[in-house]
Amino acid sequence: MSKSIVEENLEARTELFKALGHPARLLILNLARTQPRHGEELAAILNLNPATISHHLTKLAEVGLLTARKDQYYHTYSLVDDLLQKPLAELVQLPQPGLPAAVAEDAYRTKVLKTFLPHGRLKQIPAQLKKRQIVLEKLVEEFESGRRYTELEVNQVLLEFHEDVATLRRGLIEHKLMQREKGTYWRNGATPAA
Amino acid sequence: MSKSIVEENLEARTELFKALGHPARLLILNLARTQPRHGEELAAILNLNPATISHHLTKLAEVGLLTARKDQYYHTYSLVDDLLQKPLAELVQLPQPGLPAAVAEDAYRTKVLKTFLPHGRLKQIPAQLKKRQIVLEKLVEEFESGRRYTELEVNQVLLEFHEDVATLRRGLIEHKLMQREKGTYWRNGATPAA
DNA sequence: AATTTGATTTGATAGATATCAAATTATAGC
DNA sequence: GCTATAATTTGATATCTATCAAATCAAATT
Repeated sequence: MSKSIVEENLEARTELFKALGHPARLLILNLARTQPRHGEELAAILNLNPATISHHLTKLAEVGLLTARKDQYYHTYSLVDDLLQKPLAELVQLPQPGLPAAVAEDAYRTKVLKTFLPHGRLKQIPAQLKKRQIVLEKLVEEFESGRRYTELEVNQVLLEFHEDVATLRRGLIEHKLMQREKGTYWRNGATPAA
Repeated sequence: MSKSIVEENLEARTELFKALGHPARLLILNLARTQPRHGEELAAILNLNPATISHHLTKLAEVGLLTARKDQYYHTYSLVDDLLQKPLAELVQLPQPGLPAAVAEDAYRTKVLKTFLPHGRLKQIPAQLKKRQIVLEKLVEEFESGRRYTELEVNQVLLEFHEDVATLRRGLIEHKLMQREKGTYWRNGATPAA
């Protein structure tokens, strides 16, 4: 019924690791490993105020590393092995749609395009590879797949974006976005008939 | 040369989990999983200031979850699989002498004994099981192993600690610290000759 | 050399967390 | 019922951490 933590979201995982990120709590887990423990005992061992111990125990129980059981006066806390068996990677790795890779890429792409193509016109040809790649990928979309273009036609399209059409044209070839043969050009991917 | 984190101390483990206990850093690790990333890119994706990203990347690198590599303008960070393969339990569990179990027990025992046996005399017989156990374990040390005692002898020893010798005597039997047969008593463990 | 770009460092500040004392609650023994 | 004991909750406070702006650094392009 209760969802396993590995199915849950970013926040739940963050809380799990935050719970583990305190020396007193790591010691508590180690003490609970040999036998169930109660608060007063832990307070004496770790030399901490019972209120503080209670605070730590609550956090550890919230994320499912401990369970509490009532016993006489005492609340006895024992280790829950569930999470502890899992490899760290499994706890770190977010579920597929938790962070859509495509969307993530987009954030950076968008920023680059906004910088260099703010209003449909190329302000400057990026000097850096990664950025030039992104801009050229955008420009190549202006060409139809599976169709041949003369150099003049290519220039006309590119002129819409920047005056230095020669550099752009060369860029499209170098970045393997278009191909050239005998003075005609076409988008990489579907090779058009001669 | 560099010690694996599982060989290291409490503080190192705390830092590891603290590094994991932040949503931005978990996202960074997930992004680095598919491909190495650089700061500017992450800043755009996570919508955070480059200085903040740098801060997070430093923490992740410090605990060995990421490595940095220079590449053109960029510092590219990639995932280190080492720690991620380990089960959580292995990272939580402290090395044997990290927390001597005996010493740990002692802290609580000492506190209880200090309360009930402050100056070698039993102020009160503890009502609670756990505490009565601890006190009686202390008292039974007054008896030699492998020797029989008459009830009178037992009473004489116990009288040093508290006037209600009958309750103490019964306690020692109930808590399985001593045994009785035909009016003679002996410490549990080594059964003396009849 | 001067400029650009990404990364880091340095303060400064807001926000989160740990800690304890005191008050409150829950349970067991008298 | 009252008392004693362990646990928890509630403030209050001190410490730690995340965040960003500004300054600095390092690498690469002009």
